[in-house]
This record gives sequence, C-alpha cells and structure tokens, in this order.
Amino acid sequence: MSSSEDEVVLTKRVKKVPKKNGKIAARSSSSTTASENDDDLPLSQRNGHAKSKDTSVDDDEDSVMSTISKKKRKNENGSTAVKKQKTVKDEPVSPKQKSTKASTTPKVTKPKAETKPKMAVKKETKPTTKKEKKPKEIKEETPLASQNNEGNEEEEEEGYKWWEAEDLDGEQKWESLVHNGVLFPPEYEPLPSYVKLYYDGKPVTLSKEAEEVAGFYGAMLETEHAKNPVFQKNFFNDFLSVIRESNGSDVEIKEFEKLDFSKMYAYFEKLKEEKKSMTKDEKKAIKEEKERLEEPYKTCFLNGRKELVGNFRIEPPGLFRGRGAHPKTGKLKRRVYPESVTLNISADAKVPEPPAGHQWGEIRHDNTVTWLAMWKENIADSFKYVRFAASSSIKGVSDFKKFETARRLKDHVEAIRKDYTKLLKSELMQERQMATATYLIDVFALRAGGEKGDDEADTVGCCSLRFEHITLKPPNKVIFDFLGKDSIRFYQEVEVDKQVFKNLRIFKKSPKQPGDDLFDRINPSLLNKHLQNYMKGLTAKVFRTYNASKTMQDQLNLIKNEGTVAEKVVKFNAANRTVAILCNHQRTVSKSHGNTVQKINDKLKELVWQKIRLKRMILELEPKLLKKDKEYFSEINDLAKEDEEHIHHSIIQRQTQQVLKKMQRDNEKLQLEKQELLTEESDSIKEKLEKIQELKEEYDEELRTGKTVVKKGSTVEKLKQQIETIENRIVTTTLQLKDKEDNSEVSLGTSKLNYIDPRLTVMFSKKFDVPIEKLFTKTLRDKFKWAIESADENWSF
DNA sequence: GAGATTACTTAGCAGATATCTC
DNA sequence: GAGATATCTGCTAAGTAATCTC
Repeated sequence: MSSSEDEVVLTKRVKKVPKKNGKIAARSSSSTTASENDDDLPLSQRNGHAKSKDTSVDDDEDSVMSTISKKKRKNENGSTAVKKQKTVKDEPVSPKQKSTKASTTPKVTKPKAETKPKMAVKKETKPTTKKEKKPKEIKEETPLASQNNEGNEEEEEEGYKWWEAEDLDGEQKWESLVHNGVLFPPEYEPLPSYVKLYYDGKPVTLSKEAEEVAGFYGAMLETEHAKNPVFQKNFFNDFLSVIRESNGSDVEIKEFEKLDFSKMYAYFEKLKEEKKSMTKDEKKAIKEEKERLEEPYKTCFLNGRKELVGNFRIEPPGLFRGRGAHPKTGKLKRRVYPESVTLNISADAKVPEPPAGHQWGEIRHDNTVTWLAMWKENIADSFKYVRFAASSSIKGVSDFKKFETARRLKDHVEAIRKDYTKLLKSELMQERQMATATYLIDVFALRAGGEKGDDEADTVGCCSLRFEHITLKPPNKVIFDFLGKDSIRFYQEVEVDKQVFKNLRIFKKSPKQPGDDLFDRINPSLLNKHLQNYMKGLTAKVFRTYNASKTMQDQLNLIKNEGTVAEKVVKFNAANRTVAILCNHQRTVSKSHGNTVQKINDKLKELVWQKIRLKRMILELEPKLLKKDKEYFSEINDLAKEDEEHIHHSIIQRQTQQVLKKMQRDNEKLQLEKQELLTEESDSIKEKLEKIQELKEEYDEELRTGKTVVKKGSTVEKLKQQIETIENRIVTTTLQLKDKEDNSEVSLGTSKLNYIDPRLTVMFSKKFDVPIEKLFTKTLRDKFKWAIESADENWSF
C-alpha cells in the first residue's frame, strides 16, 4: 500500500472536531470500523501475535500504517479483557508489619473476594434528585461520651499510632465522625463613607454588596492580576451584575476605564500599615481572639479519637485568581452561605448549630468518604471540601498506601519497560501510542494529561500533548515546550529512544497540524486501564511517585557519611533538587533575586579585594617574600584600578548610609521624646562622618601611590591568619551564590511533601546522624510521624 | 463508551514567622 | 534592636482518577 493510502487510514481515524476554544482538535472517531476494533484487542491477547509480527514488520512509518489497515481482527468477546496477572495481592500492610530491610519481601495477604464493591444508592435525610452513594452501615452506636477517647490515656498522650494497628483496607473510611461544622468568614463591613469609588471623576455611592466587590478589586489594584485585561473584563461583568442585583449604584457605570479605585486602594494600604505598626500586645490580642474563634473547628472526633481538621474555614468571597491564561480569572467568587454547605457527620452525632438565621444545605452520613463538609463554588461549578489535616490518621493511611503502591512498582517496572519497548513497534496505532505515552511518563515524569475545557487555562500533560508541543530533530532529539499544571512551562531538549522518535514523527504526520492531539487514540482512562493490567493500583501518577522516590534513593546512596551536619544537609538538598528537577517543580524567581545575587557578587568582589590588600600589606612589611612565594602573591595585581575604585566607593557609601540611617532611627525616638533632633552637624554624627572621610582619603592615597597603608601592630603571621579567614569566607559565599542561583527557579518543597517517600528522609537522618528537624519542618514531622517512627537507618525504597 | 460527577492529591504563591546580619 | 532575608504555613487552584449516568 502506498503512503498516500496510509494517510487515508489515518485521516479516517482522526476525527476533527472543533475544540470549544476554537482550536481544531484530533479525536478518535466514534464510528468504529473493523480495523479500529482491532486496536481495542487486549494486549494479553495480542502479545504473541504482535511478537511474531514484530519480526516481520518493516518498521518504516508507512508500512506500519499499511499493516494496520490490512489487519481486520475482531475482539471476540467485544470487551476489553484484562491481562492475567500474578495472583499476589498487592494490598499494603502497615509499616510496622513490614520489615524495614530492603531485602525482605513485602507481606503477601490473600486477595479479598471483593475489593471494592460497587456503591449502591443511598437514602438521605433529605431527598435529592442526584444519585448518591450508600455509606456502609455504621456497625455500632457511637455515643458522644466515647468520643473523647476515654480510658486510653496513654494513647491520648502519645497520639494514636494507626500504623501499628489499622487494617488499611476497605471502602468504609470511618465508624464515627463528630465535628462542629465549619467557620464562616466574617460578614462584610462597609467602608467609611469618605472612601469612595470614582466614576468619570465623580464619587459613586454603592450598595453594601457592590461596594464589597469593588473593594476586592481596589485592594489588588497594584497586582499583576488587576492589570490583566481578562481579569478586568471578568471582574467588570460580575461587578455590573452585582450592581444590578442589589440596585447598587447612584451613577450609571458603563466603562471599566472610567472607574477609579485609587481612594479605595489607598484606604486598604493604610489599613495594612496600621496593622503592621500595631504594638506587640495589640497583635497578640488579635491573635488570641482569632484562635478563640477557631478553637471549636480545629479538631473533630474520628472513631472516638481526636483528630485535626485541615481547612475548616469556608473560603471567603473574592475575585478568582486563576493561574496562567485562565479565561475565568477575575470573576467574582461569591460568598458561601450555610444553605449551600453539606455536612458529613455520624448519624447519631449532634448536628452543629448553623449560624443564626441560617440552615445547613444538607446533612449526610456517608462513611465511604473522608470529607467533613462541602459546598459548591460558582467559578468552575465544582465542589470544595473541608477535610482532615495532613497529620491526621486518615491522611496518613492514604499517604502510606500511596508510597507502598509506588514501591510495589519496583517489582513490575522492569517487565513494563520491556513490554512498552516492544510495543513501541506494534503494528497497532493505539498500542504504539500507549507504549510511547508510557515511555514519556516513565522517563520524563510527565503527568497523565486529561482533557480540558475551553473555560480552563490551556495546559497539557502527556495524553493531551498537541502537534505544536514537540519539535523533532533527527536523529533522536525531541524538544518539549508546553504549559503543564498551573501553567508552568515544561521545556526540555532531550534525546529519546530511536523508536520513540520514529513514533512521535508518525503521530505528527500529515494531515495532523498545530492544534491536533499527538495521542489521538488514547486518553488517561485507557492508559490507566492498560497500566492496571500490569499491577493493581498502577496509574500514570504512580510513575511520578516511583521515579521521584527511586531517584532520591539513588542520589542518597551516592552520599558519603562524612562532614558536618550542615554539609550533609546541603548534600541532601542537592538530592532533593534532582527530584524536583525531574518533576519540573518550579517557582517564580523572587523580585528580590536579582538584587540578592548582585549583593552577594559585590560581597565576593569586596572579599577578594580585602584579601589582595592584606597580601599587599605583607609585602609592605617584608618585600622579600614576593620572590620567595610568587604563587601566593600572584594575584596582587589582579584588580583593575576602576574595580578598586568602585569597591572603595561602595564601602564609603555603605558606611555613610549606615550612619545616616541610624541617625534617622534615633531621630524618630527623639521626636517621640520631644528632644532635640540630630543633624549631620551634631558632634556624634560629625565625628563618624569624619572618620569615613579619613578612610576615603586613605583609599584615595593608596590608589594614587600604589602603597598600602599597614595598620599599627600588624605582623606577617597576623595578616596571613586574616587572609585565611577571608579565603574561607570566599568559599562559603561562592557556594552560597551557586546555591542561590541553582535554587532560584526550583521548588524543593513539593517533591518533599508529595513524592519522596518520607522513610527515605528518615533513613538518611538516622544513618547520617542528621537531626530530623534539619530535614523536615514541624508540619512535615507531624505529617510523616508514621515514617519517623517506623523506618530505621537500613530502610530502603 | 463518552461525558459528567465526585473525591481525592498535587501545586505555587503570599503572608506570617523565624533567623540572620549589621 | 532593627531591618533584611530565609523559611514555614495556610490558602486555594489545578491536577488525577474512580465511578456513575446516559
């Protein structure tokens, strides 16, 4: 078959549908042909066949397509079969049940007859039209008296160690759940009457509702968001809606450009300043009041044990700050009232009182989920949940399971890699795409890449990569350039497996064009189904966890147990950084970064100058040394005259500013005490400034004569000692600079929090005698208590 | 089987707090 | 002790993925 015929096949399969955002997207056709059914044959049924074909298939791009169109096979049972797996059950066991030795095989338990029963329809206290899941029956009454964990003082003191007790399986998430509901943001307090929005130069009197919305914008007037035209447009539309709804303006507002928020902005800035300048006691009182209000919502009782709640606060209204080019950025996030909040709580628990004059939207008793409350937000029409804190047992169990699943991948990854390497050459397009996607996810830690709508930012992951996101440079170089999660740019120039390169070229082949999906036969759902054939619980995201933790383990293995604690921490962070780079965890370079780097560079230059100056002093004392130790003095003329002049200038300027700033601070105090203020003519200031002037003259003289002034009492030994100190400082500062630059765009926290098995950090801490406090913050120590208490120095991922 | 729904994890940013430097 | 800088924490947006519905 000719290549043109091949293209016809491809064209038939790639159905072009206009994307909601106007782009043309490639979609697999819904009308299946016999050959398309072929694609759906389970791999297990085709492995043998594919293998025999592989040997005969010419791997030319065209012939691949020819083979596909020639093949007319049908899936006999018409459904996707599941590749037979080893019957070893892949369920996690608690950390204490496991040996911490790497060599020990994980405990194998028998598979349950039914691991995840289908959820049945649930009867609710309030009938709803939507389907609902039926919670498992709560086995026993859970009287509130038992919920303070009575009779278990030891546990109360030490905290509940779920990892030593819990059966981690099962769909039911709790036996009893008792809590006090959620904390609502305070009601809006109108602005003082003199703070107005202006329209076309005239003050506008707004309704309370409209004023609140105007204030949201006014407060962020100087942010990048407020300068974004999409943000402005969305805000303005919603602002006008609120004005209409509340009959809320005495002036007809028609154009955004005529709005002047500057008075509002100034008022909010003034409030900020006032807050800043509060006395310690005032700040303390505010904090205490805040804590008093929060207290009832901070904790709840889960199965009779006290646990921390995470985000017990209902999100306050405001303007939606979407990331990247989000089409809805700037829209009004409306205030949430109790009527739209659903509480999830034990059937026999007391329902918390809703705020006065309100009612809860719904009360549920669903023990198959872990949220305490939820509400629907108005931006994406999705749910927001109130959940347990990261340190809670329920989150701990889930975290532990996540890492155990990733660890189980160790036992399968070799087979998976072998398989996808083979399937890269499959004659079936879907298999090739599946294999290529798995390769990219495995090797470059790409996310799955689910489809997105036109009301979201245009970001992609593996399955949603489009034509324009990769550039191919023969023989096997690929340039990835796309926006991933949070609109973070993923840019990498990499060399890939030759067959992967060939496949990507096929996936980009005409008639595909910019806007078309590269992977038009697969999606995350199919991909994950495929992955589950290899291992229960295996999904695309498990690869990220696995590869991150595996990389960390490998990096830690390279570290030698030597040096100070600080040096070991630096090495640990370097390992952490490797993982962060793998996962593309970035952060915006801080505004002050340029300045900071400049300052460190200046400091370095100054240190070098100091060192050279000290060496010149030595030669002033003993000129003969120049011949004796040429190398030691080889740098004494390294600095250009201009550089030296610049350094002198910086030092003089800095010292002068220090004196003047100090004078300013002192004057503020003196003013309060109603005493006479200092001036540059005051004796104490004059004296200091004169000393600086003397120093300047000394420097000028040195520059002019080339002779360095040696301080009284200096000896060669003393000067050499000083040089050594400076040299050490140069080394430290250079390292500091390198660290700054290396870390300026890399965020280490995300991988530490989500991807690196915390037991690796614990192992490092114990093996290398580095206090865990140096590696985990307090929050992380709480979150990973299970790891800290269960892993030892021999633990391995 | 596709799309919708639901529930969960992952993510960067901004403000709060702690630590360092002068 | 004050200001600068680093680190930590809370917030909430933005993903993934399982399940449900049509």
